[in-house]
Amino acid sequence: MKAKITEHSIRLFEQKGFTETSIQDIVDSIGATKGTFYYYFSSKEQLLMDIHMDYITKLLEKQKAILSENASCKAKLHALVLMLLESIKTEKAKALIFFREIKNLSGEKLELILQKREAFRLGVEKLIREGIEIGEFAEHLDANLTSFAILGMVNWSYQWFNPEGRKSAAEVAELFMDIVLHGIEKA
Amino acid sequence: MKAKITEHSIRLFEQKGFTETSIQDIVDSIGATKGTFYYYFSSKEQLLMDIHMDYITKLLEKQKAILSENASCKAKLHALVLMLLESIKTEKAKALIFFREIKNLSGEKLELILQKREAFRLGVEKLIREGIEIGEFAEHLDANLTSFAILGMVNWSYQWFNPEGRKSAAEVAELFMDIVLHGIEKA
Amino acid sequence: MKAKITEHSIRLFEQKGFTETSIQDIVDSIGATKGTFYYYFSSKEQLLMDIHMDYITKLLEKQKAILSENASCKAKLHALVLMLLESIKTEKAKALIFFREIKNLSGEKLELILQKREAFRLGVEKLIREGIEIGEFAEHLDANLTSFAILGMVNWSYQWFNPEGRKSAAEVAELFMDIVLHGIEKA
Amino acid sequence: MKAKITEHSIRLFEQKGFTETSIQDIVDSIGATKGTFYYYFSSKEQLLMDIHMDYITKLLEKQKAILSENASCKAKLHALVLMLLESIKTEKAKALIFFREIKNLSGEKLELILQKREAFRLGVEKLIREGIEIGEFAEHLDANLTSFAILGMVNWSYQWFNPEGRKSAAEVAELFMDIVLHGIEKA
DNA sequence: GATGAATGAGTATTCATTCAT
DNA sequence: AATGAATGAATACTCATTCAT
Repeated sequence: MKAKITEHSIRLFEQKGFTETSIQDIVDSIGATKGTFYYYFSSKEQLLMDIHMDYITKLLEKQKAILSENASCKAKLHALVLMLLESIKTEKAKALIFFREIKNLSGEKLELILQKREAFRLGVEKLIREGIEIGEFAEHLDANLTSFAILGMVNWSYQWFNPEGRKSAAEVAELFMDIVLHGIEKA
Repeated sequence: MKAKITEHSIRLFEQKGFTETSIQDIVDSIGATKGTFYYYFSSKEQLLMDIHMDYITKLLEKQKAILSENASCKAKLHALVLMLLESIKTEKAKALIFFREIKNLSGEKLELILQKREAFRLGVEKLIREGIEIGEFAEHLDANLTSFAILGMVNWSYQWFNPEGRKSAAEVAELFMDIVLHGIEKA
Repeated sequence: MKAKITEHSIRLFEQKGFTETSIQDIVDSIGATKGTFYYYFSSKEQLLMDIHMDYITKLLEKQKAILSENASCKAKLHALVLMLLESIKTEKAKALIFFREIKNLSGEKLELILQKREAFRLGVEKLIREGIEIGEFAEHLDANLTSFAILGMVNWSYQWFNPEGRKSAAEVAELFMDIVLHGIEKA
Repeated sequence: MKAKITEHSIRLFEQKGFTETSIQDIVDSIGATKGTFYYYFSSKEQLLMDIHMDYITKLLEKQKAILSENASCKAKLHALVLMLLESIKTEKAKALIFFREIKNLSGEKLELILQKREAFRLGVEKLIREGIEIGEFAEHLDANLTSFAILGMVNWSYQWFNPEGRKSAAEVAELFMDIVLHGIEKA
């Protein structure tokens, strides 16, 4: 039941937005009552928190797996970008909620999610720093800023990337990595 | 008075979010009454629309000026990136509202803003296409996707870029352009 | 200008109802401003009062003229019924407002209109009483109740009578008078 | 609780009118809160609809019972008139709301009530037509118009009929039927 | 585990009216 | 004679949350 509520919430939040979706909407969509909702969740914000937590936790796990592989920094970065685009593809609704509805978290909950988000970014930053140190990436780069640049490029795609469209996630990742690695200027 | 309402609204929307800011909050902040608000704006959404319209219109004007300059595509792209970062710097609140609160527009209003957003992106795409044609940018590039990549990188910065921080807008633009033009891979 | 406001108000009150029509609606319809309205009318209720007053005053004048004719009671009653139906025909909007929007008057204004309405009814009652006395109408009739019966029959027609429809005002008056004078039972 | 809200609403609508009665007035009168109101009714209009529906449904049932009696058309017509006057007597407030506040219904709701009202009138029209066919009523009558005449006479009485007054419902019915059947002209 | 009734604080919006100019 | 800015009180309606059963 808890899982059912979560699933339906995600769909509704994606379509109408968090604030615009009432608890009544949620329970109506699964034929339950509000009482039931509050049996499983202490508040509406808690439900949103759960969704965020679930998403970022999985992302961090996948990141950890990728970073601990025995591969070049370049290859790891490519894997990360692809993983993020795949996430947007397979969990479009969750990704959208993760980026769009974070402002509806507050206090400790918000703090916790922001920490995990930052941890993810630091993972990228660390990868870039390593790449610079071992001579894979250019030495003049600002690792911090570069992580923001790459994550911006990738994260923004939740706004326009259509998994059913002209390009697959793998193709977009390929093209993004080409730009990130070699730039757009004619050699 | 209309300008005063708009200014205060922007500050409040930035801090608390559009939905979370009530008309009462707005008029309280300037010592007016709700009646006064509705004398100047037909609805809360109309106020948000005005803010969006103002922001995107100015952006389009600046883009137009840049694109009609007599300069290389590279220089124009740099100018565009810098202009966007400057916008985020000088009009941080408006930029944030522009990216974060668009979902609170609906119907024709939304349509109109989306059109203008797309027009801006098409300006970037066209510039890249031109650069490819005249041999400034690599010929294998997908102009469409590249425009999304660059705009993602830049737009995302409203989420983290702090104009009072370690790096100025010009410096960030410089670093972004370095990545965009040459990539991060060690030559 | 005063007449113009009144005319347009009548049309709007007829279509949307008194409460549902705002002063803004009224002044918009003639391209004036609210200030102008209050230059000519002390309140919205006063405007409604004027409309009522105008309507009932004309009705009373016409009634007076009919009652002072040199004719049989039967003929006078017929003339009265016809006059009322003609009023509904030529001044449909005013008639409708007169019957439907009276509840929006209050205090002295209401009192005054109710007095005039009652004066009109008493005119009918008096006519019936005379008719009974001089032997034109059945002696067992209750003049008071009969006046209510006849006025009900006629006044109610503002709810269904369509001057452009199958029957003209004169024809309806004819048929009503037939029922009123002879009843519907087969002789 | 739903019944309680309905009862109190009827009393308030009767006294102050539908538009002039706020939800706050209603819930204050029974010591409940607005939330409670909206737990039972989806809107203020829905409450009005319920009241209308209840009234007209009962009227139609009673009409059906009367029309299916084994009696003369004359007797049935008398029974109908009496029934309506009794309704106005015992459910004065509902009757008043039914006639006065119908304009506050709109869309499908209005349509439905108007249909039922028309069904009631058609019942009367049919009765008159039958009476004409079997020779109880004068053959030259227009059944349609006659139904409007009789219903006007009776319905209008909600405006003046006082059940505690000089005449009882039965007496008024008697006098109305005398006029309707035999007319007022001296034989 | 689940329900249904109740709450109360909050929200956008409307509008008749006033008044200085 | 007319305007336009401002008001403030009122209104229908929403919704997350509580709690006894």
